[in-house]
Amino acid sequence: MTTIHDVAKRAGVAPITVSRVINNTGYASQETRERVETAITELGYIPNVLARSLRSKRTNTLALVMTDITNPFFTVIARGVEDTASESGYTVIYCNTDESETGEYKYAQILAQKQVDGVILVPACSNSKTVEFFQSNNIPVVLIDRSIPDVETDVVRCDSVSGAYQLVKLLIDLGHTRIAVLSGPREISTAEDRVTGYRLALAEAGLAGNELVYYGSFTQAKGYDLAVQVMAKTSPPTALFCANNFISIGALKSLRDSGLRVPEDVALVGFDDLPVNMVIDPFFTVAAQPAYEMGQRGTELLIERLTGGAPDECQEVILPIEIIVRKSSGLARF
Amino acid sequence: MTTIHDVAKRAGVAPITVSRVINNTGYASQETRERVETAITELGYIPNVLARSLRSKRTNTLALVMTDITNPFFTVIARGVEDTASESGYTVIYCNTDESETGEYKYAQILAQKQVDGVILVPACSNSKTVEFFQSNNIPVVLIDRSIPDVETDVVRCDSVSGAYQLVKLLIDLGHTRIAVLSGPREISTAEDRVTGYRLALAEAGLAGNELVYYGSFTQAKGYDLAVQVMAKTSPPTALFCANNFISIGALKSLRDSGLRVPEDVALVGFDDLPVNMVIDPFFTVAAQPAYEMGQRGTELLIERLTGGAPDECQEVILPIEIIVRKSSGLARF
DNA sequence: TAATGCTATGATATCGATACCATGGTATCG
DNA sequence: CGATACCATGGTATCGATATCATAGCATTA
Repeated sequence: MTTIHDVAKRAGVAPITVSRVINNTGYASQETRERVETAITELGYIPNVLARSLRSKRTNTLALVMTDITNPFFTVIARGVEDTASESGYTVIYCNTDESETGEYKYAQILAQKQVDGVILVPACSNSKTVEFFQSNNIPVVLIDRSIPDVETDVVRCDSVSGAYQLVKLLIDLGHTRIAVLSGPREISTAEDRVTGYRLALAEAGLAGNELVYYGSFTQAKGYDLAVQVMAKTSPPTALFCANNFISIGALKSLRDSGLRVPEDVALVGFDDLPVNMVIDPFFTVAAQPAYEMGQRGTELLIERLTGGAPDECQEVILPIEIIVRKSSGLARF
Repeated sequence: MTTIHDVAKRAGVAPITVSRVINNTGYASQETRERVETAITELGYIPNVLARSLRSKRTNTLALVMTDITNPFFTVIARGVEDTASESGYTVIYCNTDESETGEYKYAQILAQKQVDGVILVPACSNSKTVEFFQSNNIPVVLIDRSIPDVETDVVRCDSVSGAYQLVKLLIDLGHTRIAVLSGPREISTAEDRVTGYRLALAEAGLAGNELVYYGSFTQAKGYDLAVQVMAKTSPPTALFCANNFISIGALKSLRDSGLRVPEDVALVGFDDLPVNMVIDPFFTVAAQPAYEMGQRGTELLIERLTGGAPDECQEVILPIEIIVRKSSGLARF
């Protein structure tokens, strides 16, 4: 492998001068600059960023720790992160925790070892252990999508309470009075916030007595299960509110498998839209979160903090949710 | 930051001994081992893998260079790569080229600088520049999904010719005689192979004179365009074969927008299935490639090569394609 | 004209770990 | 009992770059 010394020798200068030319730091005459540059191309020299980072204490690497990149919501977030990071010269390491707390902590160790400059985290639990670990190792963290109680970090998320409220209000306005919510794990902020929004809407309509709250996980299988459970009740709901895209799909499949039509027999609304280029004819009435923008803003915030451009106190960015009404919510009853 | 020296001092041993304990190399008495380990936990010591890699010349990092992780086909490949890599202690850097040759080459530079141990590459073009760059820097490359002519590397892919042949034969058996193929960029192996398979099937059925071949790109927008073009012909085809999932979706939308029903008016088959948990009711008749397994096998091959377990000559792994018949191909005509 | 500042370059130490070589003790064996 | 092998540990050099400090020439300025 050719090193900075080889280049220096060939150009007849000291290694540090080559370093100056490469990084455009300090002074270098036009003539040396050219000599160094031709030496670099002649030798096909490629700087070793390990060595550089070891000395400079910066790796120009960020990590995105999320639950599962296979979920299109996170895939799109990942592109937002990647594009923004790459623009500023950072590369990104992706980690899938699969909603596992221990998996998350394991990755935290690896990322600290790799000396990543900062982390964008979709927490797998409400536990602050991972965040505290990063912070105790001086690695800035930006939370994205979900928040954690009692922790000082920047956060980029949507207003799940309001999104849920709007979706459920829409169902109520259509005449539904028995509405169930199929949510994610109890300790995840978004799962709880969406239930809170649901409760708000019911309470406002004087339907607080009709609450049907189911917690589970953000998977298709669980959505299927929960839908089976709730529809087995003696007086089943006429509408379901699903807390994410996978739950929606699972619930829909379950309803269809039971011979129920959506929206004629049961109306359905949910969180998270599917990307346009992946769906033939959009069917779900959803609260769509701006996933790409979430990744983008989160990364911007993180980079600002790394480059000292951020204010001391932590910021919480709340991006707007768009309610998109489609077929699955159906028409007014009565 | 605490270093191996701090640990050594606290444990009353030399740094190298700490290194031995951490890496489980060489000898260390039970007693020192314990002293070192308590020192490590007491200090919260985390090894700096930059320094380690600088010395040991191994980063335990792989790169997956693909076109766009937003395409579920690649998302799933990415999970296959990630899971397999992570099992063997490797982490993965993902890069999106967006089918751009220069983007690909730019990433190659960065990855070489980062001293990745190996690269899994979905080439953006038929040009071998990127592969040769990696090889000249002693970075092993495994091609995945697509191959490149005149290059010596391991390859993991599916038999696109056969998959395409089977799909088109299926259409012919249903009675179609005017079938168009909407493919990707001319220089991409999979785009060409799928056209080849299409031609084979037509020729076999004595329909060689009816060829309708369209090259474009693997995007929904292009699929839409090409479908518009081909259906505008004076005697338009009665069936379309789309060379990937996005083209299929674009074509379907275009047909619907023109008031054509699928499969009643036009039958449709395509490459690449969409993940089950993302689709409400699967509609497309497809040639499904085992994306997860492709990522997995590619990564295994690469790791074998890195650890010296691979034979000298390059391997080409061809995984089976599954033809899944659904509604979009319709019933027999006549 | 001496002081000051800027340009251009280099020497040396260092980042945090491991490779390599060396040392000494103890157990084993012919 | 001496040779050999293995166990346990340490010293030093080194990976490839940059931080820091130093040096020297020349132009500018009071």
